[in-house]
Amino acid sequence: MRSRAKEIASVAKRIVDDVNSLSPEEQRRFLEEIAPELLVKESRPKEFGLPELEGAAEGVRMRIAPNPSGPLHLGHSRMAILNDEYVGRYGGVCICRFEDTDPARVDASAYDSIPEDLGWLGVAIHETVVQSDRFEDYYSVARQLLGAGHAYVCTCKPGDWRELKGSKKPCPHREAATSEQLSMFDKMFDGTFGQEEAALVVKTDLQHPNPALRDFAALRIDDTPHPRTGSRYRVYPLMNLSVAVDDHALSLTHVLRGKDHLNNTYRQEYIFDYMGWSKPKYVHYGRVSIQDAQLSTSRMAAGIADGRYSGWDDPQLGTLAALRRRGVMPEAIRRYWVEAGLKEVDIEFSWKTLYSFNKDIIDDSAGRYFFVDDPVGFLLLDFPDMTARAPLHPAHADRGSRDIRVSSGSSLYLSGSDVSRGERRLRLKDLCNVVVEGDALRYDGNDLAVLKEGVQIDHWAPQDAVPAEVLMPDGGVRKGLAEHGLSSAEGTVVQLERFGYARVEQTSPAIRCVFTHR
RNA sequence: GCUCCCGUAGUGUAGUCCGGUCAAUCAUUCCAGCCUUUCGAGCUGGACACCCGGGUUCGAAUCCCGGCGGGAGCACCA
Repeated sequence: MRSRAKEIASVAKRIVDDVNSLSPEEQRRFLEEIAPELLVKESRPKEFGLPELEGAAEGVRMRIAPNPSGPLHLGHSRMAILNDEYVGRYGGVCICRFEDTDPARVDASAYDSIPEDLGWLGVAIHETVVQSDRFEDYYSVARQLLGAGHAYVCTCKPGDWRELKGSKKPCPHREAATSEQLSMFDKMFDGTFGQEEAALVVKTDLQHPNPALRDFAALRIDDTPHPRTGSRYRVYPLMNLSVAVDDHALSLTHVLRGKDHLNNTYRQEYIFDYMGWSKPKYVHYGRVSIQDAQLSTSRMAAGIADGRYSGWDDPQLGTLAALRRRGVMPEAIRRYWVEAGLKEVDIEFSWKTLYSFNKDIIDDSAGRYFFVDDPVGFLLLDFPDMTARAPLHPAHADRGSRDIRVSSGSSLYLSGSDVSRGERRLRLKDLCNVVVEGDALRYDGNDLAVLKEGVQIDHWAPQDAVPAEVLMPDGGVRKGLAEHGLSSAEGTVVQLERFGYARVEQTSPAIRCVFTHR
């Protein structure tokens, strides 16, 4: 219909003109006769969260299809979460399918790290399939396509073949007889051809106006040893063959994928049609651009190799391992992607929004501690012996307090950035008021009314504070002093007051935290 | 060059299919006020959007046409 829009428009205009020549009353009367249901306006219930999936009422079978070339990162988490959300909503099965059909792009450790990452995300995997176990299935379908005249073995140079395609011309092998095709196909396996000397190509329509949809390669020869199958196989499927075969074999009902795969979907549909298979429903969502994050597997690997990054969980990286290490909760990531939905528009990722969601989750359980960055020591003058009773959490008095003893003649530390403000009077949080006298602090009572006069509150660290460092997402390290109590918070996410949230990763021999966000 | 997809506040989203209840939702962000102990916390309030131009209509975010803008694909990667 779309291609005949102009015709339709003129027909429609004629009809509309007819209808518009009637008065509103006549129109209504006429409509009551032919289609009274249209007079009743449907009320549309307001939808929350993800939109419904068409045809999902009976349950769904969906898949997450990672390429095992490295650990999962923030970008990958979107499809994992969305699939999991739908499987959870409608009931059904979520399959993890490793798409390892390019031997050069397989990192064996990813077969373990990806399920770990998915587990941490809270994504339930019911079945696992590895494509490199399934070569014979791909060969079998390829042979059927060949036998039915829907494919050919092409021995052109790839560039030549591409050029012919571009000008809508068949290559010399396209129309060869089926028997010849099948014997050429056998030769792909027996060593007759080297890499790029022969490929199986699926026929579509060489006259297709969309150049991306004219004949596509489906099987190729590659002598790179595969981490799982070694050199047992040298004929590898390209994604459009293996994905189509497996989506059918796994009886998927719905496929969620990025819209960069839109043309691949169309290509795969040719295979479904040729084989007489019924297709899953496809949903294409837009691209996400994630600023300020290193997500390129190859660049991350290079950075790890040259020491710029400490590993896949370096806080500078956008991997799930790094986010986990920093104290970002999987629930925050889930909420983010659910709110982003799966529209076809391209979107820009917002760290601020993710951090805000994460804060909602961690704030209630995060114990409060003093951490003084870039510490500057001050002598205490005229201090009575006193004990700061700083609440572990201001909203939960029942969790108790950090009791820190301070006495005259001892010293304490303020953060360099606070000192540089040059205030004369300060309130030490949860302790008392002071007057700054050079490199000393003189006790100035404990009346909270000074806050009304605009006196600032600073956090501090006592004389017996312990060294601590915080690894920052920009690769920096903030060194400072923390109150003793932080040593007992290992493994938890805390709020370093006025500094930000951080995960306490290690407390011995020294305290090391990884910064979460402000 | 060819093909396809998509344009609602800074960001994400609801509404678009089926025109009116939309001077447009919610979240985040930003700003202000409140709060006698942190906060970037909480509460209250505020700011900011229908890409542009025509058309149809009593009425257009919504339908039509034309622009403009953004993205993707045209791999023997996925």
